[in-house]
Amino acid sequence: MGIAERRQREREQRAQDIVDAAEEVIFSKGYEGATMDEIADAAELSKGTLYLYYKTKEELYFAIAMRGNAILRKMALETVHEEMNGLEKIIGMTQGYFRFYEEQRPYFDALHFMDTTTITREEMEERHQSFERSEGALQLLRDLIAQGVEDGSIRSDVDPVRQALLVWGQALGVIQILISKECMIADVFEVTRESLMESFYVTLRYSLTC
Amino acid sequence: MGIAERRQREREQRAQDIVDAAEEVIFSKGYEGATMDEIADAAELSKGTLYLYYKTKEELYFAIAMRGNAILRKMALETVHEEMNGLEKIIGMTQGYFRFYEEQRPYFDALHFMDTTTITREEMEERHQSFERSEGALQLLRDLIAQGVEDGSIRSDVDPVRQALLVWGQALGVIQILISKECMIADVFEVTRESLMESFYVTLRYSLTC
DNA sequence: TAAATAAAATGACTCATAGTCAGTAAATAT
DNA sequence: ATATTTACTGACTATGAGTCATTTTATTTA
Repeated sequence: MGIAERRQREREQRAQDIVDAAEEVIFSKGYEGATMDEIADAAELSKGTLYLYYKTKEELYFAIAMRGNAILRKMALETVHEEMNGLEKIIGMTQGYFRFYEEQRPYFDALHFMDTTTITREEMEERHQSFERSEGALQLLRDLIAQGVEDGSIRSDVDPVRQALLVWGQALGVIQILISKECMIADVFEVTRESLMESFYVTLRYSLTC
Repeated sequence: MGIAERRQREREQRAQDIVDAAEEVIFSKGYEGATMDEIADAAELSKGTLYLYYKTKEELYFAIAMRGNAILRKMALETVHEEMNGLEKIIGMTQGYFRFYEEQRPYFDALHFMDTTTITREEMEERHQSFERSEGALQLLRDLIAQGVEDGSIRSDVDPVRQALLVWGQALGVIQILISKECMIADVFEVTRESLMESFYVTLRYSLTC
């Protein structure tokens, strides 16, 4: 019968509604600043109900991060076109990553929060999702690097797996520098965000060719 | 008279004793897991006294991070020798950074925590210290890059300031990948930490020469 | 040396908030 | 119509950061 299925759909819908409410509150007050009571209010549900759908506040934030991951994936991909060679595609992907950071900052923060805290208590089930997460991007990057090696746009002595980890890490690190040195980038260093990113692409080119 | 000075010394000593106790507790239970009551116990002081020396728990953790910064500075420098050319010195510095991560993980975490949270409420005074912080490393890196450009070990079209930001960020990002993908690095990707770092140095070389 | 003053330390308290659970309401099955 | 299962509720508990009136200790003054 269809009742069980409708129930299941409703349950999933409710779970999404809760995430909507959580975004509303967390994106305006920050993760620490937001309280579960406020989120419950925004969702027009009681706090207890929230906990029927998400075990902890962090797990709810994790659900937000998953949405961010989908967006990141999309943005990283839409900068990549079929006619490009491997090297250009890789640079395109990092550009997509930067755009994601600039245009979807709250989602970027959510993803980044997971990267820096999920470490301790990943209960295998979470690890599973976490696997899907940036894993997808890494797999793709690895394939693009392999493609680049084949089409000759990338030097042949790189190992696609290791290099994918490096490229992804490097891009992430540069964004983090942008964040943590935000106040000084312009004034103290007299560097613009754009010029720094531009230099990153140049650096990336050099490191993959020759 | 010397009483005021002795008092000052004692005050500073006590402040250090509190940091010692905080390290003891936080390094074993983590920042979130450690409570101010436990730290007070470890310091053989009342909780109230802790707050006479540090305004918040976070500020106390910041004091730990400052110790970490001093250690990082030392380690990044002791891998650098006078007879090296600019490029070699830069690679040496990043090696020192990695060693710091591997051998002083609790301090690395403290520094990293500051980088990812100090953003919001830096009250100019903190910003001052924060300035000294990794600033020192960046200044040094910039000078080494400039030196490398002069001695010909680094390609001449790099801008030392921007490149210093990039190198530092890239190294940080790679470490973060090591952390967040820790569980998969070995099993899934079949890559060792050492081989990844080795690839990083190679990549760094390529990106700075040619 | 004793009283007066100042500095340092205390710990019981407040307050905020994540998470729980016994009870209630709504939907479905008998 | 009644029983049963499922969904929801919100008052309650537990925990831990940060406070402050009070006490203890050190120093100055008479």
